[in-house]
Amino acid sequence: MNEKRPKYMQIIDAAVIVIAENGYHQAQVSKIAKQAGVADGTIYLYFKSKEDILISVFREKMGQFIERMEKEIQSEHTAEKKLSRLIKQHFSLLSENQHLAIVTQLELRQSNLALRQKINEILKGYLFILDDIIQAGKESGEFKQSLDVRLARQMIFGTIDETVTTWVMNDQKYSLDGLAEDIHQLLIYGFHAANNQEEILQ
Amino acid sequence: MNEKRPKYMQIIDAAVIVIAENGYHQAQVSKIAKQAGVADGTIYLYFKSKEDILISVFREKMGQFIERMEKEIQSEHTAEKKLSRLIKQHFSLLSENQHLAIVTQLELRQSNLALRQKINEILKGYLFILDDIIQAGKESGEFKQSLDVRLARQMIFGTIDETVTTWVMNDQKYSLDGLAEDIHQLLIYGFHAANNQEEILQ
Amino acid sequence: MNEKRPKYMQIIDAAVIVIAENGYHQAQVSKIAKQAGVADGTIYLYFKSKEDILISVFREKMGQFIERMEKEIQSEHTAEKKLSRLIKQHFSLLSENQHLAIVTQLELRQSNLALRQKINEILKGYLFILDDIIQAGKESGEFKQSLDVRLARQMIFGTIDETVTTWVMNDQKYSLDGLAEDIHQLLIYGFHAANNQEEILQ
Amino acid sequence: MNEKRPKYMQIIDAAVIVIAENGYHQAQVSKIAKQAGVADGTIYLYFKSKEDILISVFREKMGQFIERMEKEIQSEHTAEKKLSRLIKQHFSLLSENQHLAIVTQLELRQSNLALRQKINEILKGYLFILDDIIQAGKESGEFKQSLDVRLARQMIFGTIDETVTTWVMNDQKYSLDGLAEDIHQLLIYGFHAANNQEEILQ
DNA sequence: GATGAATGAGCTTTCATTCAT
DNA sequence: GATGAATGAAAGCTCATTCAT
Repeated sequence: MNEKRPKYMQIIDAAVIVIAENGYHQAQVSKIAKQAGVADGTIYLYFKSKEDILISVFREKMGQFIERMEKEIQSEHTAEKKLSRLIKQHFSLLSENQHLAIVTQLELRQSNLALRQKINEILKGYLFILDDIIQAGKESGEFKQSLDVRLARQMIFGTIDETVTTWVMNDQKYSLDGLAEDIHQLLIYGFHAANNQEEILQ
Repeated sequence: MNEKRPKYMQIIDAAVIVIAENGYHQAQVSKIAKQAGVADGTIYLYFKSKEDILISVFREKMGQFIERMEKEIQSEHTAEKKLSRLIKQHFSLLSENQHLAIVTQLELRQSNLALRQKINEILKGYLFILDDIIQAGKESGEFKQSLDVRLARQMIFGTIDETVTTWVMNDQKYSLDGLAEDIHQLLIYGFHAANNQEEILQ
Repeated sequence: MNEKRPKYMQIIDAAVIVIAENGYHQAQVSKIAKQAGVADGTIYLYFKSKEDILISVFREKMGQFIERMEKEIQSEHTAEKKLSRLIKQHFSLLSENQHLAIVTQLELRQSNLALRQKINEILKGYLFILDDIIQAGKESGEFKQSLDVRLARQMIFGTIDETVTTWVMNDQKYSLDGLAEDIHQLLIYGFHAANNQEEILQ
Repeated sequence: MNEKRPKYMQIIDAAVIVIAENGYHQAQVSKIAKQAGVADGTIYLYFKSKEDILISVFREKMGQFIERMEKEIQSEHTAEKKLSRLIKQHFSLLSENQHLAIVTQLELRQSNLALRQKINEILKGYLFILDDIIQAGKESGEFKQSLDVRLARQMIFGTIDETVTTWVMNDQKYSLDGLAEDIHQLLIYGFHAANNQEEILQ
């Protein structure tokens, strides 16, 4: 797709830059076209509508994101290490691409509910990875049996997302990567089967 | 303010209803005026601009929210119990006011960056409460000394926020209150000084 | 309506002028607004859409047209004289208002089918007058009993319309009024009961 | 032209179908190209512009129309019978080709003034036939000397055209052919020299 | 203080036409 | 001759804000 339809990715990448630099509501189609080096009308040979561009941005980037994430995680064999790797990878990928971080954490959230729901649909691919890790941890005995997968997933995703958003809103002025291990530790404690003496005490 | 300028709160409350029922982008000033039972122009006797209405909505509602939260928490005397109370209270207040939940979790997030930053400013009042609890927990020895206050706060807030947003996006169809204790447990494990044998092992 | 909502008729009249002078497809809303001396947005306080302006132009003008036509016709007491008066009046009203003639004969016919059908709906008011005259003529014995009302109506309207359109397309450079009596004569022959000897001969 | 340049007629016929089925304003060049089974660009090897296609549609079809009409009429030897034959033929040709009827009666009239004037130019070929019949009728003594050729032609054409348009707008749901003789009768009365006693009486 | 009619800037999308292959 | 990807100009409508009454 990248090779055969160079303009498609060209427009996607232009959209990321334009949205990051101008903000969601100032990202006119004509600006994206100019940034991509094509005519306004050319956009509509590759995308049905402006909304389609925005969804495609998220789909393509999140697709790559998830793909790389899955590859990284495979190399680890415990749930704990998988989770550690995932957090590091998440922070690292967004640290590398500042524009994308701004777009996903701040700008695309300004979209209307319909678009947000489509984005959420795509996000599910990421949440499934989290669910798989948690589930695997429970099955291997690493995580306690009483762990609620949905709550654990919300805690992990909520914490990561809040951390990245805070970092972006602070103009990315500190290192995100440095936080990964601490966050991992904080998250993991509550999951451990090793805490079962406390579980019993409750 | 409430007594002397009844229309002020009338407009604020109208804004919450209109935004919740129509969505952020369909919440025109004229709709808010109609819902409030005043003329369009009257809005501008009480608010500088539409943005001012929205910030005021958040400020007023979050003000009440924080006030009630602080009162609730005072009655508890350990950090852990304070946190437990806070989560329950957070869930309970939003469960009681479905319109407000929609507005704060979904609609106001569609606003532009400038407004979002002002909202974040107001949110800090809430985050300070969290910081105080965490800090108190560390000082009392309940929480481990190595606990990073900022990370802990992001974990708490991120988890709560993600949980509420998921609940709202699922049309509030399950009980939020029922989740409070489990979330509290998951969060608190990582904070405990009792886990220090693991802390040492790292 | 004219007194109470001066801007409504102001915009209608502006639309007639702009369409006549620029053509249907060059009659942008902004041009109509400028001609009417109001802001673009003001148009939308009085009309739902551009199409609504165009239909309203036709409705208002045709309304006046029909009203005056009915008044004129009442003063005559035979079907033949009513028809004569109607043709003269039709030509006279369009001769007096050259812009309106261009708009109704040429420009509004360029509209899409949906609009054309709404225009036809309004036109029915005029066609009913024709039907009434023809019917009255049959009942009074002036016109032959075998006269098909629909065909007679189509002949009258078709002839008048074709005549006016030809006149407008020739830049209104000859007198339309002068043709009325001849056309009336041509039309009326076929209707006469007096021709019944021929009717029998067929 | 038909033999040597098969694509020319292919495109003309495609245009008739596309316009009839989609309407004038939805008949994009790309749709016509697709229907004709050629590339968009190919259109421009045979036609200067979109307007040129539309004029050519009218010219080709009206050319055939006039040709067949002239042949039909030659076989009759009185003006009255020629006219009768012409009306029947007119109705019959359009009844046979429903697409063409829609295109000529409704869709092409939505074109701009410039195109309409070119169409009128072509139409003159048809109007000349009418003029010839009327003139011949006057010379043979069938029609009265006082008959105004232009008025008579407008009456004939206006009546036929209005009748066909009404029929098309009613979805061609009744037989057009059945109306021919009645219309002919209505038209012809006014032309007759036989009515001259009435002419004198006026 | 209250009203609400009037303002006018701003943007997505379509489609006839071109031209390199 | 044939293709079809690329071009880019052009316009209806909304809505926050004002201000005369």
